[in-house]
Amino acid sequence: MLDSKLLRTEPEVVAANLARRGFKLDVAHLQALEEQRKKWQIKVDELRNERNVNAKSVGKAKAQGIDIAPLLKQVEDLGQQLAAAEAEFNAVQAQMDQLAMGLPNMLQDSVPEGADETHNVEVRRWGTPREFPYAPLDHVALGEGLMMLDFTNAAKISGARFVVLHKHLARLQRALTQFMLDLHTSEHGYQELYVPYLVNAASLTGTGQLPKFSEDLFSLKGEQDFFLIPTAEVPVTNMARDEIIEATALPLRYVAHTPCFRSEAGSAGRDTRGMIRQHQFEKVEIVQLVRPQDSAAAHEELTAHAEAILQKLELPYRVMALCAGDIGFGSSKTYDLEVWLPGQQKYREISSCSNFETFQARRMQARWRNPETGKPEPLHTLNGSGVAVGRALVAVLENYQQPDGSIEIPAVLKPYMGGLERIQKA
RNA sequence: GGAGAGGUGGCAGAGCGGUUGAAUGCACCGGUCUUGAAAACCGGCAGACUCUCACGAGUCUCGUGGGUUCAAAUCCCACCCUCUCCGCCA
Repeated sequence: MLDSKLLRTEPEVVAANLARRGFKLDVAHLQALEEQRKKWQIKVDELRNERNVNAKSVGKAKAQGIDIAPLLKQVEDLGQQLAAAEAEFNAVQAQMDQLAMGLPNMLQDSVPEGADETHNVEVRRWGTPREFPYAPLDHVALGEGLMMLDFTNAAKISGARFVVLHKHLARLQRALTQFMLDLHTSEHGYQELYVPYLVNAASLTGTGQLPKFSEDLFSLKGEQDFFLIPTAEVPVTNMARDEIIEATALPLRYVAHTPCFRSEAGSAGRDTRGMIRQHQFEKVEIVQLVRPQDSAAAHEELTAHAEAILQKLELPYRVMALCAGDIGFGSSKTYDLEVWLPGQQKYREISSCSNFETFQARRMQARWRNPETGKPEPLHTLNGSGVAVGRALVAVLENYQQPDGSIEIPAVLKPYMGGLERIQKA
């Protein structure tokens, strides 16, 4: 949610910024609505004031034993007037709210211009893709060759876009998860959390998935209003919802491993092969809650924390600054990490690191007490994948493949694999 | 699943339907005192919104949503959540 004051006082500035995303803000409509809202709010306030003043005088009169019948007669139709005015006000306010909740975040100046992903800018590159004297296999061929990557049973059990991992591959995924959590907690200063995987609508509204992107979510058909989390960002960031955090407690750094559930509505036909795009996948997420003045630096730092995972796994990657047209709804600036996949001969997204500034904080009333003003003010939230575990598994398979179809275990994972050196067909 | 208790400000905790947006304590901020600190004392201290250049004024919020009433933290209904006991269970 944007700062409502800014939206009201400088709608053109907001509109110009959002236009960079290709989002058209109808300033005239906004101002017309605002005018109506103000008009009715004043009317409602006046009527309520009249009612309150009257009720008080009734109380006084009664206390003094004066006949209150004439006073009551005076305000006979006040209730109706008030109800009518409130109905008008509520209708306009609802429209305003809907509009406000549908506005994406404003972009930082440093975000590159561009309409789509082809305009994303490469910021840096790490590692050198390995040279293969033969055509490297993709993770599907490798995993199925090992008899450890099983889409057949997954399809039977659930359907498309699910996977069953067997034996060493299942363990490799667990090893990756453990490694990531350990690195973030022991070297990057994050506090590990275990969180619910089912969340309520308020939490999803807080982080920005609702109301606009409900079709991307799985919701439960029970009596309770639950959704499956699309990312740990939702439960973790919402820890701060409706909280006022003391300045001395910031920054807060959280890391959590969760499965993530996405309906992938609208992505039919994309990445149908393999486990790049699944309905259910594992992810380690890092989240920071910081003072506004610290968020830009925290964003760089958080991105570096995600990069450290890939570096220690010795997986070549590049860092992309997403352009205005490709950046997510709630983000003010995003870096994507793209890992090299020899099977595709492409860099593919494995982490997305975003600074939401006050966008999520306003939606969820997550505040810090600014010592300079003494007032609660919205804090800044950031998050990044640190990193997507399923895709990391894919990257390890493809980058560490051997000519005989076996997979060498990355050095940092060996302790988590019980000393296993390589994965080969049993 | 059964029975009961309860949700009030940053925290704890009062609150006969009518000067209660809310006593009191703690925490916090400012001041007096002190070489400094502590203690003591004095003062301030919820949030959001609207009008106003400003001073200031008004509205809303006591879990959420409805209802009763001239008037609701207080009465009624529904829902959500927390706690205790019993049962069941990974």
